[in-house]
Amino acid sequence: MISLADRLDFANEQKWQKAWQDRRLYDYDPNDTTRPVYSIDTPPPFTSGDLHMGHVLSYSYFDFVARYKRMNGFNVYYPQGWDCQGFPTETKVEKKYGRKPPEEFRKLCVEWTESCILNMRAQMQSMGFSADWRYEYKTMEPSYHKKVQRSVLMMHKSDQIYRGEHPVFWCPHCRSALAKTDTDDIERDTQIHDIKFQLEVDDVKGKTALQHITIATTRPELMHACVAVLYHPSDERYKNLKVKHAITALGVKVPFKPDADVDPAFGSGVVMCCTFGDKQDVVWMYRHKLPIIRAMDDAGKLLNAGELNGLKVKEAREKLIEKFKAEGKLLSSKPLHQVVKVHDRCGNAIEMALSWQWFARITQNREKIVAAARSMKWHPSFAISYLEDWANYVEWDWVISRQRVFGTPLPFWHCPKCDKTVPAQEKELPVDPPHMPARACPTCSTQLLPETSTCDVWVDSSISPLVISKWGEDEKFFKRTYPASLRPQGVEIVRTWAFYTIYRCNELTGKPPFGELLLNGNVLAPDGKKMSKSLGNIIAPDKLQADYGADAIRLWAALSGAMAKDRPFSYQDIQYSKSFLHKLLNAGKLVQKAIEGYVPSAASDTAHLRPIDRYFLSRLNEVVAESESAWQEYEFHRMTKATQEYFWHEFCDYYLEYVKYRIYASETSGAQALASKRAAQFTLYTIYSTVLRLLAPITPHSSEELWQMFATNAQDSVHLQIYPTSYSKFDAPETKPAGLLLAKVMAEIRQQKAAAKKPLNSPIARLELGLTQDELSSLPSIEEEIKMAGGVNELVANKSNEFSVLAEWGAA
RNA sequence: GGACCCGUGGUGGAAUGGUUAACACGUCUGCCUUACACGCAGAAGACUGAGCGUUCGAUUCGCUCCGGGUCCACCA
Repeated sequence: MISLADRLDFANEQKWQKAWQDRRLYDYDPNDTTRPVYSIDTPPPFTSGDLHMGHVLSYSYFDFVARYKRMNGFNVYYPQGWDCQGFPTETKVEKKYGRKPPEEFRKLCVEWTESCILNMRAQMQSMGFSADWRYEYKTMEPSYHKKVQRSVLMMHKSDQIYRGEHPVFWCPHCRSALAKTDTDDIERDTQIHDIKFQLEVDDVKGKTALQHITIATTRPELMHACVAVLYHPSDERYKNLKVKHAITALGVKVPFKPDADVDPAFGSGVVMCCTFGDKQDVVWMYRHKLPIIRAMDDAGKLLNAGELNGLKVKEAREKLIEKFKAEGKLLSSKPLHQVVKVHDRCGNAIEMALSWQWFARITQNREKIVAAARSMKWHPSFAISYLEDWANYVEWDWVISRQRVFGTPLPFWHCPKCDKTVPAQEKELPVDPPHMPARACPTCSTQLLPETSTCDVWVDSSISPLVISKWGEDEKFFKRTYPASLRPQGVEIVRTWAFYTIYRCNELTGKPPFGELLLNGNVLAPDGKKMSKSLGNIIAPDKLQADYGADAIRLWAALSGAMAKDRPFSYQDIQYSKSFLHKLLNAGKLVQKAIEGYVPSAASDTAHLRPIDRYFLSRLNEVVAESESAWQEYEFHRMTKATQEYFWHEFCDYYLEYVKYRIYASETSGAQALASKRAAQFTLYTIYSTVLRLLAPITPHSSEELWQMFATNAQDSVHLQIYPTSYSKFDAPETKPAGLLLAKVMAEIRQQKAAAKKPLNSPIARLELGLTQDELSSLPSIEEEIKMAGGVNELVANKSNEFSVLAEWGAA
């Protein structure tokens, strides 16, 4: 007999993880054409160095699915990748090593990232996640760059990607473009100035008249870049006026237009639109197709501002205010509390600056993207609304270029003379234009300028379904694994990862990238707030694992309620999970002892099943059916809950007590008792082994450890078994009244023993039951259980309208 | 400000257009019953955020309000 572990602890989990790896249980077989393929486009986590609870939750979810599908006969393809590039890594590396030349810096970034991966991979493995590591990918690898660059070239060829001049967040201090994530919002006090403009209006006589108008601004120094004056379309003051144009305080004629984004209640209700004060100005610029005036240079010094050229913002503002005051154009100045964006690293205010960037055409593809998204199944269904809202809202195209070092180089050259863009050849990929020999323009032979920008990290990650399916590399592999069967991911990146992936993969292959999406929410701290370093409420998975084990954490994840909802981490829930596993182990010990030497033989054993056996098998069948429907909708908590309730509070609390007397029967007990024993053994065996299989995807280590009592050889594994399906032969609805009555009587017996402060095994001399006619007819089939499990010597039943149980203890 | 999600016993959280609204943790009372005291048996504890409406009937459907959360936007 194989002895079970004394405890289901960390050491056992590691033992099994190693065993599964050695036995290659997670291997996808690309040559197997008999089993259907199930491919999972797993999220590549950003290589920060540590997994957090959000990772643990979401990775548990799709590991459940992967294991479940394997047990259902699928050829599961479950690769795991890493999202390596981006600003946070650059920041960390720069902090550690200081500024370095680009090539050396890149090397340090790679080194740092590799060390992060080493740790995170070990964490994933220790959670029992069943990825096939032979297909691991890293977005910083040349092979990955090659695919990204190929996708970019193809989209450039189909005119989905273009180069254009566009305002971006710019730090004049660091002279660098920034992503929104590189910015912080700070509050500060400033002045808002009312300044006199003029309107040229057609009056009633058809003549042109001048009319004063007041605009309010906090940025008068940008007035030289003012390209329009805007008012709200319902503004009574202007909606019926025939305005030719507005004239700024600098005497420049600009259009006067209605726009719903103008707040009629703020300031003077009229706003000057400059290129550029803030993001709203950019929105207006595109919406009204306004010309662009470059307001300042890279260092934040004014341009195109006449006598103010070369001045810094602050100096220019002071000078201009003086000038307007002198000219009588400054009507008033009031204090204003405002929020401004600053660069998170240097703390300086950010400007919008015009620069040449690369873009992808998402605005003209809204409908197409939404249609592709709708062709997939979303769990839960409301999550698709995040994507639809975003698609409808997006104002301008996706800026895919970043001025960074640690990223995928954009594979382009540019001719300074004829303005031609020259893409790299597909056969030379991957390329790094700035570090390659000079090349000449095919049209004018001028030496081309290499593109120095890198790709936005979402450009990398938005082709993950193509990368894992060996797109453009292995057609056979691709056909089997693309589209991915499942895309699991966090709800917070629907607008980025899901959106960009659907857009790009659909453009590149003509096929939507996934069959189904499974959305998960975030894990909050026990206090209900977001986990954050500053609040000091972070729960580290490592620590949790040392205290509770991977299976308890996985069980907690499975029970963590509905999809795509945030939920606080709860120690009481994980404590329950741990207790359950303990129960599973102890019941396993009893079952193992009970079935010692038993060889299953359904035919002969089922013939001697007692009604109570059939009742519990029937209940098992109901649980299996519940599990089947729950898996269809990825409702892990429903499936797990049903199994746990049945196992603990029906099977353990009742059935095990009912059958103890039968399994204690020995050779001398007679043929009938032995037949009954074998029927009990059959039932114990069936129920317990089924529960282990039901739970195997959720608690792989514990299930495997306990499965060993049924193992026929050293290679046997619960994960190689077929997942339980309902078995109509076990249905026995006719046993239900007896099963319920027995539980009711036993509960009453226990209650009376408790009330009398007697141990549960204390004997009852005489038990008198008051039962209805229906109950009386069920009684004979369970009389034996009442007597044996209740310790009842003499059992008497009378007909009664009211259920009653009277226990007489007899002489002590 | 916009979109979406949520508001159920002390805590965390299921479920349902209709008899006493799961379950877990915690609390209280017993019980060391040869699998388990990380256990067993009991018990207490909820007018299901507030108000309207639909309905024979709502905690479940609709509206309004209050409160919480997430994402997005944010003010010239």
